[in-house]
Amino acid sequence: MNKRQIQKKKTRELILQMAKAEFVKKGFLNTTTSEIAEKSGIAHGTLFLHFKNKDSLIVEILDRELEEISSTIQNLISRAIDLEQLLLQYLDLLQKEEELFVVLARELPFYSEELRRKILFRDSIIRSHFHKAIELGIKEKRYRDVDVTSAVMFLFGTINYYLSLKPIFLKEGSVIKKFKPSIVKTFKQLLISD
Amino acid sequence: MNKRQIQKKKTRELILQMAKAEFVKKGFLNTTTSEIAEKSGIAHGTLFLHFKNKDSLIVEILDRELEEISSTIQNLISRAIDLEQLLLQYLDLLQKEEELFVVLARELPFYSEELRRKILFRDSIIRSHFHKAIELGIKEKRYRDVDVTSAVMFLFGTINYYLSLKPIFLKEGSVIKKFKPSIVKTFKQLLISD
DNA sequence: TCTCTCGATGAGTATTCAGTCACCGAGTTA
DNA sequence: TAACTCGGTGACTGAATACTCATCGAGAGA
Repeated sequence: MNKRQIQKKKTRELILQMAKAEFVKKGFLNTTTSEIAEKSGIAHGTLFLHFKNKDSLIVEILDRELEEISSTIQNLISRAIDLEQLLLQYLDLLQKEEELFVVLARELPFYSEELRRKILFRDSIIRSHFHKAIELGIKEKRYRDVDVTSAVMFLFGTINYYLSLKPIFLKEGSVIKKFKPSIVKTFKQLLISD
Repeated sequence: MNKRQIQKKKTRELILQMAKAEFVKKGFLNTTTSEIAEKSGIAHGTLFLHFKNKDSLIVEILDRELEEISSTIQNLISRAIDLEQLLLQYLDLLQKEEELFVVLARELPFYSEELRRKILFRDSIIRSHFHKAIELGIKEKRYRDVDVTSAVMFLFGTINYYLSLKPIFLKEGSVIKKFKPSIVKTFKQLLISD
């Protein structure tokens, strides 16, 4: 890589970093592309050399977070570690990106059909990893033979539920930390035999 | 009133009616003033003869709903009917406007500072009526001597809580109907003596 | 019936923003 | 060093949408 290529990559990374910071702080809809460019110390037009449009910015940011979550889960599945550990590790990953997900959850109804579809598709990928993990556990007789879809829906329903409550009830501290024990308990009751 | 004045009033009422229908259906932010004019069968500019701007439209719609709620509560206070009946009647009134309030609750963070202030100010008026009702009850020894502010905050906190859950958990049926019994029970425990 | 009033009209204005493009100049290559 | 490449620039465009104003014409009043 020569100087030019290094600079290009550096600029791209800087844009992603600044964009994410602004999205978390002010939301996706209330952040303009000009602001992101300004914060990144580049011209407005430069942003569109690196990203097709504003939507592809948030999609790439989301892809990076989900990539990390996905690879960790797949790692755990291949090592056949038990479900509780899988769940705890997933919650740890989620906690790191909690603020971004809260923004997405709040603004989702106002996004374009296209962007909403993309975000929900990426959400479903994570769910499918959980499906696989649970199916594997059932095959190996580690958990009860439950309706896998219901189990996954329960877990994600619970997470969405707590995220939605945050602005009203939880002024400080982490949402994830608050619900960890109860989710783990209910999830275990639902899935793990003995 | 001559023909002109009658027509003017009729047009104004029609705009308010159509605007509210659109706001409930598509949200305040996703409804354009052109659409409201079209649905009302008037020219775009005519809308601004009747209302200073788009914000004043939603403010007037809200004022009318709150006017009805306020007068009913004040009526009940003056007749010194017991608190449970007051609460039930309030919930009935609220239920009629539930859809509008759900829209406002969801979109509120995206409104202008100015509009948000106006809406929250109107909300506080309703709360003050409850304050009065509860203080009267305490003065007349009908309820226990509780912290009035806490009691009102509890009631409105509970309502906001259920409203926020609706999009996630309650696919059908009324939110208000769902939480009526538990709110009434807890509220009575908190306030009513014996 | 004639004149005037005023509610209605809709093309036009202002503003906000995402996205474009002709041009520049630093870095690369020969 | 000269020619070329390509990432960066920022004024500009286009679209969406709230809001305005010169003008019209139906109805009121003489």
